[in-house]
Amino acid sequence: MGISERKEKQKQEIRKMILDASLKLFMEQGFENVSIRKIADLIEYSPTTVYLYFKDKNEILFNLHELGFQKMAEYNTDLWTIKNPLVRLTKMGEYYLQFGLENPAFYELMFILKAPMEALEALDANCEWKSGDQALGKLKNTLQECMDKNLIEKGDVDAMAMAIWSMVHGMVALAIRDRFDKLVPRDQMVPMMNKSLTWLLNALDVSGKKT
Amino acid sequence: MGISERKEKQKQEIRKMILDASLKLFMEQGFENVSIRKIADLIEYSPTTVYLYFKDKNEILFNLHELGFQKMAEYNTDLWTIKNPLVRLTKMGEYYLQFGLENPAFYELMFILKAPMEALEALDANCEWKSGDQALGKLKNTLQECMDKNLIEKGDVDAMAMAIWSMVHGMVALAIRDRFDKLVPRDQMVPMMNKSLTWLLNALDVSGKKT
DNA sequence: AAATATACTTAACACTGTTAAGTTTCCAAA
DNA sequence: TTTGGAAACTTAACAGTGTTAAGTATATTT
Repeated sequence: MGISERKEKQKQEIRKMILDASLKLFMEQGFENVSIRKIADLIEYSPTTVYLYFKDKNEILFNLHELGFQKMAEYNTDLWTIKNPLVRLTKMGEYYLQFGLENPAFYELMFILKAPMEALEALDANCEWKSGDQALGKLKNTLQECMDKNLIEKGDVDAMAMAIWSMVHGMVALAIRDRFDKLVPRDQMVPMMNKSLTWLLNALDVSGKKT
Repeated sequence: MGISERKEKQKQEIRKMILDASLKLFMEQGFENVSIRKIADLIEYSPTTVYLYFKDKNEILFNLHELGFQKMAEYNTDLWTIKNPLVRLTKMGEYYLQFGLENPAFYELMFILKAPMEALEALDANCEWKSGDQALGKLKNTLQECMDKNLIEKGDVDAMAMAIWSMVHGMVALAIRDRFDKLVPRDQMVPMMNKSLTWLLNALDVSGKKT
């Protein structure tokens, strides 16, 4: 069965070509300029061929969204060398903001656009959002560690994780959708965002307070 | 000059017709299904006529976005009867979440989509985002009041406002873009969000703590 | 009544995602 | 080796999008 094996390999190669082309367009011209026809042009196939390898455009965007999570992980490589969980929490937030602002196109795909989630629903019946779930898990673990070491007040980890994630997401989302432009000058935005983050985490920190 | 006055009035009437039709489509079928042709069909004019009253689609969306802020204000009518600024702050957050979840289409227009901000940039050279600025101003005032009455620790009001707005925005945005679906059951989402909000505001509250 | 300004429409351009139907290519069995 | 059929790929089209140039009525002014 060496022959059907090679065929399968070739199929995967074209699949990769499509994704590579999509990624190229995506990086160069942003998400809104990735069209099936442009992808097809780039790999020199007809537009309909793309549909032999992907159900629809959403499925392609879902794959790019996964690449985004990989890229995000690169920002966090040195995170787990930090022993103090509260310091780590701060860095997690800072890296999140940095990733979002430096890769707005990826960020949109990962956390703003509906398309990848629609693909997920169509793809998977049980509908696990593995990437997002995993990332949130790390936040929860760090929070739990903070609580265990009495660095922050004890409470519902899920609610806390939701609050913190929402805050950093909110900042990135409002920033890249131009809602801060009219309120904060561009060059003061990142420092401001970090200040907000520090303020929140300071309010949580009970290690230096006499309760 | 009674004649040109009447003409002006008629012009404004058709402008209103377009906006009414847009709003109707928008409410019934969501933002993504508002197209120039559908608007034109509804008011029984040709699509190009719409362009005699609005520069482009973004300008129409910008007007709907303004209507969104009006609707949001309706949620906050009883807000200023609350004397305790910290309690008011909590209610502000709760109303914000409620508005966002009950009016996702408006919310997208106001805080997620790029289109209205692009219209703003094209419309106005100085580019003030009046609606957003005003809403944020109320948050800042309440925060300042909290600080003045020693209910929360003193600090940079701008950074604090940014943090809180970002958090509630983050929650609404992640919720309506289906990022919470896989992590929190739909029926537990609102309570969870309120819990997160309360947790944050509790962490801020220093009135009951011995510093 | 003729000239002009206003209001509106037709037709088109250049796109979009997607699909039905047709063609070419390639591999396996007769 | 020829034939049958599956697999890979393309052409053409559908139905839609925002937007604009050019043309046509309508109404006002000269």
